[in-house]
Order: sequence, then C-alpha cells, then structure tokens
Amino acid sequence: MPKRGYHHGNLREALIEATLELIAEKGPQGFTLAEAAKLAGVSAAAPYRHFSGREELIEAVALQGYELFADLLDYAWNDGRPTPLRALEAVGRAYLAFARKHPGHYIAMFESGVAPGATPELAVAAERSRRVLLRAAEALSAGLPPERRPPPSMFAAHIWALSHGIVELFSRGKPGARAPFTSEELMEAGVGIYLRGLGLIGPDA
Amino acid sequence: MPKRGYHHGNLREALIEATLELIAEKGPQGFTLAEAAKLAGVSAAAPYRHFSGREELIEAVALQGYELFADLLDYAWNDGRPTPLRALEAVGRAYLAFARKHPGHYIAMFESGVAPGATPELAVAAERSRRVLLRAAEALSAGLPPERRPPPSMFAAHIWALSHGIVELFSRGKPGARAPFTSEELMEAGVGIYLRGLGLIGPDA
DNA sequence: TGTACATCAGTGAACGCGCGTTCACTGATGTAC
DNA sequence: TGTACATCAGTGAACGCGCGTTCACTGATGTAC
Repeated sequence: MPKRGYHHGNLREALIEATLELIAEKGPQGFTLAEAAKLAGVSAAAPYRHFSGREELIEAVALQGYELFADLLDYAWNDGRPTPLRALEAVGRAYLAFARKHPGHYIAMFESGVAPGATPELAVAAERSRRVLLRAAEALSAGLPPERRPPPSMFAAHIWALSHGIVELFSRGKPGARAPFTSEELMEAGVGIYLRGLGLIGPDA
Repeated sequence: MPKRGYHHGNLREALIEATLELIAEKGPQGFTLAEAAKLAGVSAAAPYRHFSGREELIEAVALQGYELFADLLDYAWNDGRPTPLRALEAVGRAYLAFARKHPGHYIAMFESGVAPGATPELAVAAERSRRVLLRAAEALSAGLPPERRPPPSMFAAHIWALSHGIVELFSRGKPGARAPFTSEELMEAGVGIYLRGLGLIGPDA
C-alpha cells in the first residue's frame, strides 16, 4: 500500500487497520497512537484529523468489531435453519472463527476496557450481537416444557460465557496451551452436554 | 501504614500489595513501577533492590495469586466431601469469590499477558490450580459409565471456561452489566445443567 | 475551459510529561571481637 | 558491653526515550463563475 501523495485518501480506515494489527500483536495497551500513525505512513499529528484521540480510535475498532461479529453470528444462525440445534452449533463455530480470524477486533471489544456503552453507536452494535444469541436461546427454549425452561437470557449468557472462556483460556497460547483438544472440540462437546442437560438432545444421542 | 525510618522493612510485600491495588484499579498495563513505588512510600529506584523490573513484579503477583487460588479451590473441593456434586458447587463458588475478592491477583494471572510458564515456580503453581479442577472432574466422572464419560481434562476445561467466561463477562461492569442474574446464579444454573447433561444429576432433580 | 479562491488533509517542529533505569551516595542494621 | 566495620536497603539526581497533543504551516483538491 504505497502512500500516494500529500493526501492519504483513506487515512481513517488505514488507522483502524494499523490499530488492529498493533492490538493483535501487543494487546490493547501496547498500542499507541504514534505507532499507529507510523504504521499508516503518516506523521504523528495526522490521526487528530480523524479521531479526537487514542480512545476514540479504539472505540471505532470495537464498533467495527461488534458490527462484524453480529453479522457473522446472525449469518451462522440463519434463522434457526436447518434446525435450531444445528444452527446453534454453527453459531458456536462462528464465534470461535471470529475470535481467531479477527483477534484485534475481539480484543478491542472484550479486553480493551472500552465500555460497550461508551457511545450510543457502540451500545447499539453490542446489543445487536447480544440479540443474536438471545434469539437462538429463545428458539431452542421453545422446544422445552415451560417448567424446565431457564430464562432465555440465562441460556444465552451460559453459551456466551462458555465461548468466551474457551477463547480466552484455550484458543491462544495461554494457560492450558498444551490442552489436548482444539477449541472447536471443546466448544462442540461443551454445548452438546449443556443441551442434553436442558433436555434438547436425547440421552442416547 | 506509616513509613518507619530509612529502611522500609517489608518493601517487597508492600510493592506487591501496591501492584495489586493498581492493577485492580487500572488494569495490568495501567500500572507502572514508578507508581507502585510511590504508593509504597519509597523512591522510584527502590524497587530495583527487590525486582529486576516491572515484569518480575507482576510475575510475583501472579505467583502469589496462583498459590492462593489453588489453596482456595482445594479447600472448597475438600476431597469431594460431602459429595462430589456438592463439592464441585463449592469449587464454583470459590472460583467466583476469588475473582471478586482478589481482582488484582485474578487479572495478573489471566489478563496481564504473563505466561503461566514464565518461571518454573509459576508453572508449578499454575499446574497445581489446574490439578484441583482435574481431580474434581475425575472424581465426578467415576460415577459415569465409561462410554458416556468425557475425558476428565475436557470436563475440567469446560468448568474452567464457563467460570472464566462468567467472571470476565458478567462479574464486572462489562457487557451485560445489567444482566438480570448474579454471577453466582449463572454459575450454579450453568454447572447444574452441564452435570445433568453428563447424567450426573437425575432428569427431575 | 480557465482562473481565483476556499476548504481540507496532511506536515514537522515543539512542548511537557512520566516512565524505566543507572549511579554514586548514605543512613541503618547486624556482627566479630 | 562497647567499638569497628561490613553489609544492606534505601535516596535523589540524572539520563534518554517515546508518547500525546498543539500549532502555524503548506500542498492538494474541489468549486464558483
């Protein structure tokens, strides 16, 4: 990506991409505005034409992340087709795939300290991701007798927590790095056991 | 804690405590050696008498955290008494209690980027925590017919991932802060459903 | 189509700041005799 | 018990560095006529 002339042309996007690279490499605090600017090929003062400061840049990254995340989960859910069970499994895989393919976004969203309610836009995007999981939980719950049905928001929280825990603990080179399972195996087995516990999968399946 | 005289007397511990405070407040990267020194009431050069640098101080905090963590989980497990099921529930509560009461330790252990294998001591302590969960998983698995028994290490990984996810997503003021459940409720229900899925709790319990 | 001018997106120099780290030092403590 | 001395744990001044941020500026682009 050669710098054309005096004007960059697409600096805002270039800064977001530089930020993604830096965050993925050094963590949310390891990135600096100055370095992002350098990586984008502009002077340290240039970012101020597009962002009020470091915080706003990270927020832009997180926002883009939430949008993409919601889109991918929604696409994987596919309105519960072919069956809610299969669709939920697809959502689980999509969750892991997002965290793996977009580590910078994932970190900006969940580990940067940016509050999901920092701006109205962010709040909306974060809520949209949450709703995908909630809808899935509702669709699956519909197959349960009411007295054995946990609140869908709790169902969704369990799935989210399990997914996030797997990403943080077992998807990167952290604690149990030498875990004998891939995160996909962990996720599939974990969700399977959980769904059986809810009575959504037969005891012998 | 008044500074007595020229010699602090217990600076090493004081620096660890200052670090805990700072990390809990500003995150693992928000803490600086200089600030820790100031908080402990000594000059910025003093920490170098006890630690080679910033990294070693965080490692000391993480080490202390893993020791405490393993002790607490082990105590809660209580060799599987009164029953493995009840003991596991106690472990879950202990996990959440640790994360809540010792946020500085928890963050140093899991969010600071310190590799659990950074030093041999750390590796041993981290492994000890892991083993508590593993032993619990093994004890509970023993009650299952072999063909429906997941590998205990996977069982343990599921419990750990769920716990960690709940801590990160729902125990602090992060995403679903307005979640309608406490993290204890989430944990208890989640583990219950999971255990039912394994066949360790009757379908009507 | 050409010219004048406004607007915009970048530059580069400068600043103040706090951090990590080093150094020669000094005050307190412990120990040998 | 007292004295001399070694050791140790702190001090405070100094440094180089990179960051965030500002400022007056300048080169490029777009537009009115």
